[in-house]
Amino acid sequence: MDLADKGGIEALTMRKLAERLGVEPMSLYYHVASKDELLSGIIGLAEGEIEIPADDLDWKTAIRRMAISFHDVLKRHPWAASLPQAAGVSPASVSPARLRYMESVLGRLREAGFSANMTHHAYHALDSHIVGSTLWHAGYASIKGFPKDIATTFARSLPVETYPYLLEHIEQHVNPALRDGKSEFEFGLDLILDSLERLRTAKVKRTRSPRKL
Amino acid sequence: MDLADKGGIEALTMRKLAERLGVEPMSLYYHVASKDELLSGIIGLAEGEIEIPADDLDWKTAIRRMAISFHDVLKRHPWAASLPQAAGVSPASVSPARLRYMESVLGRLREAGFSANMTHHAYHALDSHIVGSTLWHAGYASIKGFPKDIATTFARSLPVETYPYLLEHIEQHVNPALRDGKSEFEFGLDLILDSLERLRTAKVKRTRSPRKL
DNA sequence: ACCTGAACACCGTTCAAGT
DNA sequence: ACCTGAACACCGTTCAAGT
Repeated sequence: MDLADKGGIEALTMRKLAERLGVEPMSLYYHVASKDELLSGIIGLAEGEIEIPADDLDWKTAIRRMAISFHDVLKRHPWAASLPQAAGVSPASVSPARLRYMESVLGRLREAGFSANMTHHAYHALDSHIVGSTLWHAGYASIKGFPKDIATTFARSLPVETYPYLLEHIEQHVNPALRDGKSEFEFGLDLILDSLERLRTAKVKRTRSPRKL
Repeated sequence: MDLADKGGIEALTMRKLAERLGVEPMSLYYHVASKDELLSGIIGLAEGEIEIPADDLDWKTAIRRMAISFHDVLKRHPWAASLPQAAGVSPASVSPARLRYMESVLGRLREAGFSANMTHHAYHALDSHIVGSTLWHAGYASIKGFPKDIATTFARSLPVETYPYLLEHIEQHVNPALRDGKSEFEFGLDLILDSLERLRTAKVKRTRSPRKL
């Protein structure tokens, strides 16, 4: 079921899926209520691939690993990043795998000493970064042809006087030697995690020695 | 042209658009090469609403405002956040308004003293946050019925022992009194901006007095 | 329990032809 | 210059009917 769309891209249609299964399109409706339900199903399968690390890691390492694993999953299955928005989103269609992931991230934050409020916001910041990064990555990767050639051609069409910084930015994409080792995803992730760590230590200090400062 | 889909949701179809314009569907192809081109067009219109602040603001305030304005635009026109992934993305279809926005953000960062490499990563971190947050927001807002009721019902269906932190998280959504004033979007944005500011001042200090430390 | 034929109400797009 | 009729190759989905 899942294999069907991994090969192809988002040309996953009820009729083609049925054909692949050697069956008539309407037969699928015996097993599944609607296409949305089917999509929720395969998204759940993908989310099952997210790695939840062992308990002995500190909060930052653990969350960093989960975020990277989630991002990797979404890179492997780009449709899983864009579909949730298109498909009918309802709480009931959220996969157990996703719930498990959420619970784990939230738990790490809470147990590291973050307040419920901070944890709430931290979770959403991480989630937005993962989804946003993946969508950008998927869009960039989906450009047909050789992206570098296209980017270069595009850059040449821009007036240098009006877009000097944008041209520099495109150059960074075309020539990876101009960037350091960290990926765009990990860089942004660390910006978020570092801010969280600062907020945490500031709070822990206050709590530990309330009179000393 | 734009008004057509603002009212309705993503039921924007060539045939319905034609009907609204009192014309036959095929007539549209005289004015536009494909549906993708039309979609790129209306996305550009939305992006034109992004506010670019005056030059006299410091980099952090300026970027913060642009990010919030961009996010507001995407909240007003949710389709503009999800479409770019679905529609055929090609450099040529990026609107002048978007280029102007990019140039402005990149310029603020560079002129604030960030290296080309740092600016590159900072831009993508901000962009991912804006897109990711908006998609989450749109998905959450699109849930039919009263989201709070649905969330509460959903929460009750979860076993408390296995998902204690997730339940707490849902509670935070249902009861806004449990959160502080800042929106999820602004909180995450400030995590990123604060990290950037730290990296910047660390570098400026190093540059200003290389021997003193 | 599992599948199908026939049908409905949609899509985007092409192309030769009309005014 | 601008619009249209007719047609093509698709969609998701329902429902009564078959084995």
